[in-house]
Amino acid sequence: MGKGARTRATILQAAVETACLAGFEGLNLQPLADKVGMTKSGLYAHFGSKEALQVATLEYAAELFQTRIVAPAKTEPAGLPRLERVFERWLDWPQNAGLPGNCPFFAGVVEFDDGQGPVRERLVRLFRDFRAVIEQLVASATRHGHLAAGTDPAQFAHELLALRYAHHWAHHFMRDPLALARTRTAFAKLVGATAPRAAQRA
Amino acid sequence: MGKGARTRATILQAAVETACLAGFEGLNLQPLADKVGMTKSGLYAHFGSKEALQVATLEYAAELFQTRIVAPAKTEPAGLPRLERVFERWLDWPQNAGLPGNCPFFAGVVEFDDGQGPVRERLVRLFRDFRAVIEQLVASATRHGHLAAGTDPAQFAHELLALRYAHHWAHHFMRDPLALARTRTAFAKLVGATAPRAAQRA
DNA sequence: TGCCTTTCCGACCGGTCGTGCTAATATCCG
DNA sequence: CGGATATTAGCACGACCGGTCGGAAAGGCA
Repeated sequence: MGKGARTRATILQAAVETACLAGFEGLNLQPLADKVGMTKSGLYAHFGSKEALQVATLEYAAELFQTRIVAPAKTEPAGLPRLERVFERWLDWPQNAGLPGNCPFFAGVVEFDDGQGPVRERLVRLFRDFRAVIEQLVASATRHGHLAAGTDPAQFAHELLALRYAHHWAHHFMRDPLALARTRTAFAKLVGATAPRAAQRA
Repeated sequence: MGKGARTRATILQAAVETACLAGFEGLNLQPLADKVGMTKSGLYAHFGSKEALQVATLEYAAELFQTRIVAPAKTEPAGLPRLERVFERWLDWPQNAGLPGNCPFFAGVVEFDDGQGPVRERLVRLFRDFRAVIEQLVASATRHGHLAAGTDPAQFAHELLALRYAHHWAHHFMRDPLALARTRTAFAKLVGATAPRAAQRA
């Protein structure tokens, strides 16, 4: 790995930490350069525009999410256990990936819900991919008989994301100590409501 | 109403529209002054600080939400119908209040989830008050026999907010045409899961 | 070693930010 | 009408923003 790639990695690590704390609009060049011990222009040369820096940071955050949150769940048995593991790690994923602050993707949703541009498009695609992962896990859990046959993976994913959002609101914003308990209760309800008859009797 | 109060109202109307489009950090003085046909300093004199402007805008948005979203539901019969009406109007409330863009409170959640300050505190209190309204509606619906006895209002409110959040994500950010249908399906599931036995058999 | 390329710094640009003043103007009351 | 007061304009400040440029320094390869 050449020198350029090494400092670029250093920058992106600092950038994703900043994004967790201040969002993608908060990825200002000067403070970021100070954080990695560089000049603003030196940092800028690696990306060419702030937008490119945002996209690169987004990409790097997605890699972190994949390797630190989704991939580790593959040690769990296929089906519902794997889905549960992903959800649990997802709830406080920045922390599980060694990052400070909150989920940068949620910040991006608010920052880029209007208008358009490459950052928004990339973020939409990331969410789409992740939703597809969830839907596959749901379909797998259904095939394993952990969820009722006929469960709609898309609907399930929609409601799962709802729970993750509400958790962010209750835990990080409202700072409600009961947030985690409420979220887990809701998750159990969601799974239980779509559980097959046999599992409900158990 | 004196001249001052009149222009102040004009400013706040423009401010809440801006907040729907750009959040509370996006409440910049110069563009806002241009929008109402004033000078930046002339506008500034009404509030004394940007933070005070943000708080005032928040307060005004809360009034709008109360009068345009919550209050109209009181024409519905008490209990579940009233709750359903609030939820429906809540889903696209800026539009129902004649505002452009998206829910400014959700933008505020992301902008003020870290740190502290008067704006954040005010927003937390607004959410707490609204959650209390939801809980009262749930309790009322339970008393009317529309929801199962023993329904936890706090848990119900948590899950209802989850649905509202997911709707924002799917509808405004992902721009998924199926968003509204998924949200309504989830709402029906939420109500149905806590419906009393008699209603379930019907 | 010598040389070319990558990498980085430092100074600087035009703009915009929030925030203070002063001065002029409009409004309201007696 | 006149004078006190509330309101707004004009102007400037320091700080920060993203972005540009030339040249110095270091890396990498022959």
